[in-house]
Amino acid sequence: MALPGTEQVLAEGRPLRRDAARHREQLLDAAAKVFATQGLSASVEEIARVAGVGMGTLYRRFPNKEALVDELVRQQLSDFIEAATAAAQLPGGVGLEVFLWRVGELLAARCGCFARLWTGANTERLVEEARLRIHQLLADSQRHGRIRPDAVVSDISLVIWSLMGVISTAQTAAPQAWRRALELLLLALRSSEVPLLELAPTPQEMSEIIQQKA
Amino acid sequence: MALPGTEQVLAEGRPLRRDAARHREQLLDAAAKVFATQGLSASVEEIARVAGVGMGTLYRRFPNKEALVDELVRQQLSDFIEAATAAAQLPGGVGLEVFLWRVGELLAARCGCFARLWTGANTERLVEEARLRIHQLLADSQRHGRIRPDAVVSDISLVIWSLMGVISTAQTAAPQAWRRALELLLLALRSSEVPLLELAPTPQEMSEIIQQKA
DNA sequence: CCATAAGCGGAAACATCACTCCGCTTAGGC
DNA sequence: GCCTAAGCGGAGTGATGTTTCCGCTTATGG
Repeated sequence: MALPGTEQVLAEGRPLRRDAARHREQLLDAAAKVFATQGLSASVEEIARVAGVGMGTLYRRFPNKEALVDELVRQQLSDFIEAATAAAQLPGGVGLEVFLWRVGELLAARCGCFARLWTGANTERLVEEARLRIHQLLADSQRHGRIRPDAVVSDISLVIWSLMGVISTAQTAAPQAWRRALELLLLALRSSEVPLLELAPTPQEMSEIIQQKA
Repeated sequence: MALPGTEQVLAEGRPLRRDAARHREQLLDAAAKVFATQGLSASVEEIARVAGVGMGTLYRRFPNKEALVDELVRQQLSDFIEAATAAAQLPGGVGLEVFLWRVGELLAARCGCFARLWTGANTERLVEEARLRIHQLLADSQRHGRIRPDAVVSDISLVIWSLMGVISTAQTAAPQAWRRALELLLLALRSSEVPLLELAPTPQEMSEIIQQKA
């Protein structure tokens, strides 16, 4: 018999028992909710309680708290990529703008894991793919003259980080605030009469941001 | 004789002994540095170590960890007010813009306490005064035609929250990133050709944000 | 100088979590 | 239906961090 505890990933091999799979989803949902309201320092006991399962169940599905957070982060990054893919289908170069509005909604809906969004484990591939998709969206929108030609991919990161700042401060009391902030930021990204003087983060800096661990 | 422990605030009555006052400053400096690098969850022991004092000293000067954070928050809010006051002297309606550049620098220099900036204890007066000063700066800049007439005070809050988001994500790897973000945001606040459609946070929402406790 | 209250350090007490362990329960193949 | 591996709950354990306590030290007014 294999050592207990080594087979708990559902990735390789046999599927989870039906109830176990359901509990896994309940735990992820509960974690998203609890982290969103109490921050990442919320206790795992609270998460298990909200999910309606015991601690043993939580730790059978996820090796530790960090892995639970990482999974939420991967979900959110996947959502971003999906949104970017859908937006890329739109004509007229509006894809980037539509994408950013969707990103705002996704961030607002799952605002618990901001601190780990760029630095979770095993997210390098996802972040890289997101970057690539954003690059394409940006190029398309610039080709159509909707976004200023001197905007670069890391400017879009700045927009997303800005939204994170607004959402993490204001979300509970002013859930619409990020929309106004995004409207302002898009206005700036469109108007190309005034040249930008400050330097955007370089690719080197961006990769350092992604690699930095908590 | 008074109960021990009731007199430790320096507010009412006798001044602190010279060495005690110095230790208090050392503790605040150490706390700012440690929180900036390790976040608010850094241990009190680490702060005492960096300050070069024992735990007893820390707890004689501050009733608990939270009070230490609150004092740092009050310092930063005071810095904002001071910056606003200085900027208000400038001619030509440039005060608001100068103020925001200064706010960026202040935020970047003391980036440890963002989570508590608006919600620390006993900060209501300071936040209210800051709001008032910003209101005056905004009105002045609008009178001179430098800022779009439909901008409101809570838009400036949005700018500050956005900077906080950029700084807390990128500060270590890309310490200049917030400048580019501010440049974009100011661009949007200046260009008044396109009207803003989304609603800025209302005064009610703003006061809820300030009142929400961790 | 001396007296003394204020201040100090750091060990111990206490609280909070993350994580483990184990006896009991149950889904699901036969 | 029955068997059994997979799953479950939740008390227990250890690590980490905050706060208190107390015997020793020192600034400072007279």
